[in-house]
Amino acid sequence: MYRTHTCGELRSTHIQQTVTLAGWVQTVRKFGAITFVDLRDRYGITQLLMGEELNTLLDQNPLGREFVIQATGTVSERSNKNPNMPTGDIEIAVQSFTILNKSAVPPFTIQDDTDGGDDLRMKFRYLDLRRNAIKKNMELRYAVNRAARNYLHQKQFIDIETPFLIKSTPEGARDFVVPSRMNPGEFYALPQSPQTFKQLLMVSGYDRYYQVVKCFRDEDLRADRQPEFTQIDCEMAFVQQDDILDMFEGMIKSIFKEVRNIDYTEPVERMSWEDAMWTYGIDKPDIRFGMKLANLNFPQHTFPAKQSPLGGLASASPLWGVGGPFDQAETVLAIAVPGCSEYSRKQTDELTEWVKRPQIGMKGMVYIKCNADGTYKSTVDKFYSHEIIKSIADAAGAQIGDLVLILAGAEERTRKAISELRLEMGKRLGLRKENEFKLLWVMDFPLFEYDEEGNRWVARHHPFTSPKPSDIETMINHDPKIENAAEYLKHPYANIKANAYDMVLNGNEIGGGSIRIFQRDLQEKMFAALGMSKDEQQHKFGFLLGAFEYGAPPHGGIAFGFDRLCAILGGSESIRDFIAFPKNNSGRDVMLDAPATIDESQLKELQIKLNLQ
RNA sequence: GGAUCGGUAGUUCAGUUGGUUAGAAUGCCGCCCUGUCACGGCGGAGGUCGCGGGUUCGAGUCCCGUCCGGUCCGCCA
Repeated sequence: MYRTHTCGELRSTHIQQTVTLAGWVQTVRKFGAITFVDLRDRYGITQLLMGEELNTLLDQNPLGREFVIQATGTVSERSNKNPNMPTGDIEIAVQSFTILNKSAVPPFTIQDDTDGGDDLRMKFRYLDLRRNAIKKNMELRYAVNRAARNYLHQKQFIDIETPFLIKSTPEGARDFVVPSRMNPGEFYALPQSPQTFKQLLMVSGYDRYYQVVKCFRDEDLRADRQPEFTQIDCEMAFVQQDDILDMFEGMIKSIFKEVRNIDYTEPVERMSWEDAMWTYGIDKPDIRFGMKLANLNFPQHTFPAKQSPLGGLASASPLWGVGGPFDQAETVLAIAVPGCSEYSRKQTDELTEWVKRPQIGMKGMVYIKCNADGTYKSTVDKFYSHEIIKSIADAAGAQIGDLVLILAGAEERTRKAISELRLEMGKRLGLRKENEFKLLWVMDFPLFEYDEEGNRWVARHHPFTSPKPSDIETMINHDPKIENAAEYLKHPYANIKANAYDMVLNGNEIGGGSIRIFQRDLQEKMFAALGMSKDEQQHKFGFLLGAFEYGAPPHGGIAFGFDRLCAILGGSESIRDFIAFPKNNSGRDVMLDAPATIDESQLKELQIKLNLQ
């Protein structure tokens, strides 16, 4: 036996016991004739006291950082206690120690505040994982996993594994492909999600399924996007949308409780996609703070009824025709930033530069200061009367002391920009509190999106999502063909809403799902709307269409982005520190140096010839 | 596919208008120190300034290319 206790458990109640500890040398502090060694393992740090009698042994076996040692001694009360560490009341008066393994000097310090940069930490990830900060993330990840499983198990869900080697269906994200040696010239694809399998399981009668499962998408990475990532994938039969929303806000609340001890008792707000777009300019709003958008395309103050929030505004605005920055602007949007009317010229200039960055891409920014004396000071004073300036401020809901920020330009870009600006101002004003968690369901997404390149409809969620019952008629009765690409919004399909829902946490999409199509004829209609011929449908999804003929129950489900959920609960922007061995920005594992070339013999076996450009 | 920021000691970074021998902190090595816990003190070693080319009397610094890394746009049903 290498150890009797861990480095995190000994307290003053253990004093006088003889113990053996094993772990890594965190630091060595030589102090004259005595030497202090901090010994670390997964559970904590315990101080070892090496007295004078061990000096010969120490001279013969000098200790360095990250050496693995075993030490036996007596638990003793410290003369100088350290209240900053859990084991700070005691130390081990060492009688003997053994070096189990030496260590090279690590390239960065194994501390909470490491001196190592990201690149180096990834290359030596096995050392990085020793750090408390990363270890805590791994533990949090396991806690989230456990909480989800406990909840789902309690609700009669069963975990069924689905295959990783499946068939490529180039709809949506790019597939990772795997060559088949036994079937030369043929390839498996790795699943982007177990979508069709879980639907087949519903057909098979496993009416509550879940899986904490790896998914693979061959697309470019981001701080919160990895090519392989984990989902909590769930599906239920005999349910309607409300059943699913109730079930899974229950799950998230249960995770909050287990992982962060948060009692999230209030019901989760449910907002239509249109409302989200109108009010916040984005389909995943952070509702921890207000600062709602005002549309300044007079005289409506809002978009015309029935028009899609992304559709722009056709009619001319009274803000036009004065030579000002709003002339010919498709959209003019404003937010009222509370309490910022005293911003200096330097501060407003800095904000203007902020929106002009290429990532935001605006040409400029207009502001109105709502001064304490009731007057207004704006960048467009020379273009508009006091009354118009006031009505703009009023439309934005500005109070005295607020700063109204206005962006104008093309519909989609402006909307995205003001939404980013809103988040930025919320962040600067401390309104996005780290320890506040606010959930939101966004529902009633459009079923279709228009793909300009292909001049066709694509499924916004995925092709198995059912339309709202009231829209099924529209879908069946209209030809999906788009005659005039510029006016695709006028096509009836543009208004068809889906039985789909996203769960949003503090401005992050953490989960999304839908009620699925479960009748063969509607599924065929859907495939046809996406431009798939009968043959293609049969070739790609014949198995699913076939299954729908044998008693498919109504069903629906949801999938949560597990890595992202962990990152948010851990208070981090990046998911990489919540994945033990993540890929870098270019999809590389810098520790393994993967991907890599393979041997000529392997290629030959697969009958694959490279044709590198 | 595109934009942008970065690459200087083991590590994290500084390096002025292009000008003598490229610095700091930390880590590492040696010596001293019996209560440290970010120990302290003294001393020392450590650099192809990512790589290639160009401009110049002279390049860490300017220009071009390239590689690597970060962030973002496109993309991510």
